[in-house]
Amino acid sequence: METRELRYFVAVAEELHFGRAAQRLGIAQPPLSRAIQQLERRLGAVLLDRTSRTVKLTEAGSVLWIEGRAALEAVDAAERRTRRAALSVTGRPGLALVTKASAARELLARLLDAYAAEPGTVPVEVILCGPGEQGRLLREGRADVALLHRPFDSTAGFHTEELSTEGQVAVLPAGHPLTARTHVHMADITGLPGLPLPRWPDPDGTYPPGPGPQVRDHAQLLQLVALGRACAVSPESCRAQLPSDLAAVPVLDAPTVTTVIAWPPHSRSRAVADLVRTATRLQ
Amino acid sequence: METRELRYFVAVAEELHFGRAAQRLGIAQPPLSRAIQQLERRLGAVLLDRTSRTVKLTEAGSVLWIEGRAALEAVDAAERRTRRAALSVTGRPGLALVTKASAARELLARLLDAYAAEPGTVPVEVILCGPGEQGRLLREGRADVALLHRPFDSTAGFHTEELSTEGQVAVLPAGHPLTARTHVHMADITGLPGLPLPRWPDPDGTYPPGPGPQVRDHAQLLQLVALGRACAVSPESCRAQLPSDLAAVPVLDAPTVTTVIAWPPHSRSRAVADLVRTATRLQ
DNA sequence: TAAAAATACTCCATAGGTATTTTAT
DNA sequence: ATAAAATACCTATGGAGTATTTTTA
Repeated sequence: METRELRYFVAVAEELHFGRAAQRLGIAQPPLSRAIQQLERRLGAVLLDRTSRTVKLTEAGSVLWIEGRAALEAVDAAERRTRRAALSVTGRPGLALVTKASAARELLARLLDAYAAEPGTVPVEVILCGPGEQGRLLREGRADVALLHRPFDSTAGFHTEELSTEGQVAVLPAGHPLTARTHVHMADITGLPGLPLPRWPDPDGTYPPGPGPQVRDHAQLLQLVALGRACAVSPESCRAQLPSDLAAVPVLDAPTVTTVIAWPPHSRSRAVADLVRTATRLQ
Repeated sequence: METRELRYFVAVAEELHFGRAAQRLGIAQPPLSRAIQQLERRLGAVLLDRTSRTVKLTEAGSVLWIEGRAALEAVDAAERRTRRAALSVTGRPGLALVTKASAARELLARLLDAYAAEPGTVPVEVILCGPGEQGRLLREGRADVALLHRPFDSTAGFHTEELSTEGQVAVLPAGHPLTARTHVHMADITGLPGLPLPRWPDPDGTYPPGPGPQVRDHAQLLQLVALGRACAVSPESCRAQLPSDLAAVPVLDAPTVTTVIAWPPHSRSRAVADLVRTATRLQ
């Protein structure tokens, strides 16, 4: 199976329309029809049930859609990582680490210092992304290692090592009655009048229904809390970055957050191995 | 990047010789040289340092070798799973489960029964393999789920759920003095005169150096123990399958063995999800 | 000087385009 | 009646072969 055939099939599987898929691929419809027919012949499998009016996936087609997308991702990742590796010869970054923009700041600083102090290290490029995007960037080959936060981020098909665990705190506007408490429970903050918990996007980018405001990142979240429109539950390490108009109170029964370092399981890179070893020895 | 180009490059990366690689690929040497040149041009990266006498991988080339192999594996897996799915329409097995031939026998039986009793299930094909091969078969798309045993098997880039944990027992010839004991420690059985622990192959198929006999599977292992040539440490569930000329004694300080069910992280199959749910609810 | 990669050239398989037909709603 | 996939036919890119040259240990 050629990459081109897979790309063609995935386009049709997603559009369920040969004309639109062809347009998206930048080719004419007839060659696309022929390519799919040929793919079906070579696989010995009907992938699409089509009439002149409708196109839908067969069981086998669904399998090839899911599996093919993953395979194409792997091919693209290989290409990207190779391109990046080629730059490193000329002195450019040798390792890309991706992490959520507003998390693990102190841990990351210590990690980078400790790694740089090791012998035989390469420059580390730090990529900051929005919440929940680390896995995608790692899968796409845009990064070589990631810092993830369980249970928020999925550790999907990666190798991981635990780095630290921490409790969570409620983030509230300074002066809110609850800030006088030494600690609270989840029940104290769910359903506070006028201070709903915000909604984070699902992996597909849509928001679950509910009363809270929609947020995309930590800055938005803090902004909303400062404006008195929401309260939040965040890992306690965020306290170091809290502006003076916000206050934090430990939430005793909130799930603990574990920071893990993750990398693709087939990685054989010396640099990744060194960085992971340094990370696990930090504490 | 096309699959064909990747296969060509991987062949050269492994042979480090254009002529032999071309032979292995079933093409002539000149088109292979040209294909690699074109790949390098398109990637903007030198992949191989070559003189007329030697070929060796550059940094970028090593990256593309590792990543490209993984990508090709994903493409082949997609093809295999699609082919298998196509058969299922005509009533053939809908789900392939792979497990070590001589492990988790009782657990597997209960799992298959429980799953078959669920509504809306598909036939399950059970594939039995040698120790340590489950991961490869799962990655290659020859199976959809696997039973693995930590810490022996790597859970490499899979999603997993723990199913059970058990201690280990020393397997000895019946009548051996130690079989009179109610329990032993590792120190009691390492270095028994004439009864060394056998050596298992590494993932690459080679054996580590050492005094014990080489074994490839559980049957060989039991045979050697029965012959008085080795002793073994195995998960205690193996007791149910012990012939009468062998005896087992719990080893208190041997690492516990965890049986996990594993599946590819991108799997969206209803059947896999059902089977995993059934498995986690077994106990 | 000899083994091995690169180049020169030729050929043809096939990807892709345009025009048209078939089909199911 | 019409939207949409399939077919017919044509073109040309580029992948693969053979013969030869270049290179360096």
